[in-house]
Amino acid sequence: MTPPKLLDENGLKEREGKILIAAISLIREIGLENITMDKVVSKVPFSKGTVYKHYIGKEDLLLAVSNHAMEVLSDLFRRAYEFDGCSRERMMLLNFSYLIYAILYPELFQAAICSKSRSVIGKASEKRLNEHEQLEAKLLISINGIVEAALLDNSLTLPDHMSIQQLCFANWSMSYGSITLLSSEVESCSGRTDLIVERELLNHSNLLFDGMGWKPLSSEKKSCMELTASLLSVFPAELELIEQKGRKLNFS
Amino acid sequence: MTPPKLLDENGLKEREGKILIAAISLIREIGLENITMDKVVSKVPFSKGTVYKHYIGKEDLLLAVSNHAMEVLSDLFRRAYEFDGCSRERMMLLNFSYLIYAILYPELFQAAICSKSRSVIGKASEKRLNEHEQLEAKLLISINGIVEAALLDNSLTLPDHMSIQQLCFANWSMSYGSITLLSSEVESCSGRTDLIVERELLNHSNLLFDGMGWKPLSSEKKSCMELTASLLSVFPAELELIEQKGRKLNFS
DNA sequence: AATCGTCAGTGACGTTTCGTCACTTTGTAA
DNA sequence: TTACAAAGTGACGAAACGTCACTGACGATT
Repeated sequence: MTPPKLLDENGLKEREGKILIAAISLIREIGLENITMDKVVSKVPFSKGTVYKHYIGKEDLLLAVSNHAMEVLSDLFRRAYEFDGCSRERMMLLNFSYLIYAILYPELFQAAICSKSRSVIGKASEKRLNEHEQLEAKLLISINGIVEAALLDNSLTLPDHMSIQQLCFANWSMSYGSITLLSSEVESCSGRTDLIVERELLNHSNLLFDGMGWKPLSSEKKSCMELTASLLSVFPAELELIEQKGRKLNFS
Repeated sequence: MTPPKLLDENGLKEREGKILIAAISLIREIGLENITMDKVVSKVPFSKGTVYKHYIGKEDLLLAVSNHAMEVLSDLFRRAYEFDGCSRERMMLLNFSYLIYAILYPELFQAAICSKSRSVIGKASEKRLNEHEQLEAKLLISINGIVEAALLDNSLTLPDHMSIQQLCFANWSMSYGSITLLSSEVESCSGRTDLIVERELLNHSNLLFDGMGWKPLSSEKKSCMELTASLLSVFPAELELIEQKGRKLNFS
């Protein structure tokens, strides 16, 4: 009574990945708003039924893209975390790695944003949702690590009635807000032309860090040149790619 | 050669409003993710063709909902702006009015969030997009007003290399990030159970204001009780409604 | 080697939603 | 009363979704 196993785990994973990659490049080509399952299916050497074996629907696939985005991001975060510098500088670097990701992979960033909505979360598979939670935790590891280091060397003291988690979240939501609002502005042609996302992210980070009393305070040290240098040392390839896109980070 | 005018401007506006209201209550009933134009049409005493006369598509209607949301919000902002207190307190109040709106009108808040995506912006009508820009400006009036008052009475000095607009935006994006991330968490059951949106919004605001050097610094003055009081005085009806929803603002 | 059973893969099909347009109704002017 | 233009209607075709009855490939059994 041995059930014949015709499918190996690896092959399945690989195919799932292929579909994912196809979906991502399709988003890049025609935009997230124009994605349909039929188009994804026709981009891939499998049939509709097979695609639906892996992803229970359009939203499930979208969440998978978002999860992939978080994997990419968590790698950037890790590299910021591992940077050899003072803790405040490392956190700044981490925030900028978030920006780098948003600029370099707009299709992933967009998918990640959209995936936060009920319309997607509500229709995704359990499996995908679990993955999502795991990845969220993975992202927090780097952020947490930097804050803990800061507490250890006394460059930072926990503000009254705030936990480490709350502090991490403050930083996260600040970055999220700045980058999300400004990256959507970049595309549209609103009146806010004089807000440059990298400059504002720098400002907001500094304001927040100063508010936390995270030393060295920005009054004690100009961090702009330093940031440029550390970015170059940790993300040389990424900055190169950004320049190839005709974009240059510019804090003036 | 006088073209017979059968439709008066007012009647049109009124009908457009009726469709909008129907759409909003439909979102509240069945959720944004389940909205279809057919359902909206059947909720309304007009035909499909007529609905499409007013809104060129689903996304256009959604942006209209978002615009309506901004009108509601701008009224709350105005009331915070008009509060008789110190500037920092007023800005805090404004941030909390944003939260009140998110809690009280989740369907509007959700629509507003979704409307930021390309999928919606890209398919909306020119008219609606213009409206949107106008309303954005209207929101900024209150924020700007508070900051300018703070600069005038010297409770705030512009940080190096930051304009009024940048300062306003810092506050806006911080609030946006905190509320958006946490309100989406409220629905889902992620691990972050010990983040309470009102408490974090208070924390983040205080950190940011302190970072700006906006007096009185939170070290000089505990603002929690005061905030409760001013909220009650400016938004009594809204707080009442929130309690009726079984929710109570709680900063501990 | 022949037969059987199981399961992955397929794509045609029924369903839902969208947005349009040919036609009807309504109201004003001649 | 007639003529005519604007406003309103809803049936319809297109597009997208997701399913399911079928196919065929492969291992097990005889």
